[in-house]
Amino acid sequence: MTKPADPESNLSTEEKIKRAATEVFAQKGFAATRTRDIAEAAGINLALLNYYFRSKQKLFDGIMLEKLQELFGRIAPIFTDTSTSLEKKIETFADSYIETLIKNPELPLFVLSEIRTHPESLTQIIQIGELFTTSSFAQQLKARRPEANPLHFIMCLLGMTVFPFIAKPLLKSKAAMDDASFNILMTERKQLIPMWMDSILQNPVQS
Amino acid sequence: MTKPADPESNLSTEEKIKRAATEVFAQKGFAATRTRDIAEAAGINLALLNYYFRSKQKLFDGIMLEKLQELFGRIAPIFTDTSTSLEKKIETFADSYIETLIKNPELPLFVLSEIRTHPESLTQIIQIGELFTTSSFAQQLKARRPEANPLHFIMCLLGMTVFPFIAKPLLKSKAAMDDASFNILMTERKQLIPMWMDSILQNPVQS
DNA sequence: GTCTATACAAAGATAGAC
DNA sequence: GTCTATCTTTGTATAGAC
Repeated sequence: MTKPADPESNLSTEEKIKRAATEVFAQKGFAATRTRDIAEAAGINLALLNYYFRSKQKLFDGIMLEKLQELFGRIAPIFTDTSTSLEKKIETFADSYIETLIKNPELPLFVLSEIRTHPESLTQIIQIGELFTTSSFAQQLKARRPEANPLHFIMCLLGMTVFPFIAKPLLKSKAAMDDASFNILMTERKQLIPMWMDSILQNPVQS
Repeated sequence: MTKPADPESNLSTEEKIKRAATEVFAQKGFAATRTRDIAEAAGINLALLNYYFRSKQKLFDGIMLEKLQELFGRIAPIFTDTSTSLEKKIETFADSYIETLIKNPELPLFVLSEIRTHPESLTQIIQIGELFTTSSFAQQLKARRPEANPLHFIMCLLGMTVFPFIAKPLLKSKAAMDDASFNILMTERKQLIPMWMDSILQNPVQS
């Protein structure tokens, strides 16, 4: 009685706005979303949105920060862990990251799109650069294949893992792919990508 | 005298508007660009923009179609060519596509971003689905590795090739990467990607 | 074809009552 | 805290002179 069943109604107004905004922003991008739409989706008045968050920009910034953390927060601990092998890192990454992306398939394209048009969104966020250049993962790659820039292999791993999710709108509309079969394919990749990375990282036969 | 040296001044007004629009749209996306900005960038009056193109939307549609053709028109002939081997296709693709992307690095993220928020942009364009499922390339992949969905390998190839360009804003801002060294890396990948794809496509040792 | 001036609509933000 | 009503700005599009 005091706690109604409807989970939405329990949320604070601030939280309701934030959730509605997250959804609308993800769907239309920052520029195309109207604060009025957010207010409507949240079931509240437009004025209230400006009461809680000072402006559309401030509301967006908060959400963007959360998304960035969802997207990169998961990579960092895996890549910097000095106690795991190269192979183990790749395996853990593929498994856990694909799992995350299946649950949030629109995340990468949303974040990258907004970074493109507002590079300052990145100012907030952490040391991503380190992951690419000085992390334990980068060092192990350099040790394994000293002749090549470790970035090459990182781009392979990320590309093979993330790209399908970025291209998903294309697949859905042009290859008649539905969510279920897409997810099956992605799940298969949890095993496939580590195998493929192994092949790639194999030192070529001495010639 | 009759042909001034400045290449810009030679262009028709229509063409000047189109070029300016291409640039501004690519930078800010459809929703965030103002027709006034385009007019200013083109060095003409706002009214003139509406004289040549009936609306912002129509102007955008024309540009988007061009971009889609730039992006996919190059893949189609390579993937559908029945006279070339699997290896040759991969080699040709990597070489020619990376070349294109170095000249238009913002192309993939721009197109994919706009597709995300306006899936109807794709309605115009050709049979991309075929490339993924029934093209000569897909058939050759299926013949080589019958146990796996050919899409897996296509996603690998596209991911390894295109993803770095999509992630470029990130690399520039977070890995302190400038255009010159980025392009060097990409050029290296023209040779590396075919090698890697060969490794991936190698049938695993019988176990 | 090109301009100036302006109409018209939409969107972000605020004032003030309750 | 929440609403209604309104201000201000910005953006698309058009009218009409040259």
